Amino acid sequence: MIIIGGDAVKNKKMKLARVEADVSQEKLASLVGVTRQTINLIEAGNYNPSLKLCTAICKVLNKTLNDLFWEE
Amino acid sequence: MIIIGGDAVKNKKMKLARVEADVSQEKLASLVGVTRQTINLIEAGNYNPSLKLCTAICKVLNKTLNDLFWEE
DNA sequence: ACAAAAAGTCAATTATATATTACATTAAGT
DNA sequence: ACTTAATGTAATATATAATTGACTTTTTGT
Repeated sequence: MIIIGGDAVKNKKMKLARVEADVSQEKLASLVGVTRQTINLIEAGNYNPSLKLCTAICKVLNKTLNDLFWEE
Repeated sequence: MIIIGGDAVKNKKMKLARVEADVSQEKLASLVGVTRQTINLIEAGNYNPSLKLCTAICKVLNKTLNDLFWEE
């Protein structure tokens, strides 16, 4: 069974893209130059990352801002 | 003569969208709940706004994140 | 069942986005 | 030329994003 975004996960798009790219939170973190906790917090929601960080994450995961961070 | 983005302006897309929407920096600022200076700094570049603020600006100007904040 | 890796989370600190106040400059209207 | 609105900046203060370190829980593989 695979469940993504059961309860606490709020940025499902980003988590999905990361899992699809087969990269761990820790690896993504090091690739974009932040801490694992920061990635974790972004995926868990309750967070307001900077544009620079959002952009870096998008580029690593081959997505755009709209793909991962635009709602509606 | 009309010039947008002569030298200091780095986020030309955002400034253009704002001018096209015929809204001043001050009005945009109040609409998204920040200070005029913050809007000014974002347009001038050298700035790393939060995702929340970027999103708010986009919605006020009827644009998406990619429209205003995505490069290439 | 066990071990290892990945993920979730907390408290305390540091870095930085944003606010505040204030002043100078440029554009627009009369 | 004058007046006013809009814009460009700067210094200091405050709120919060992000770090650090540590610990617990969940997944994954053997």
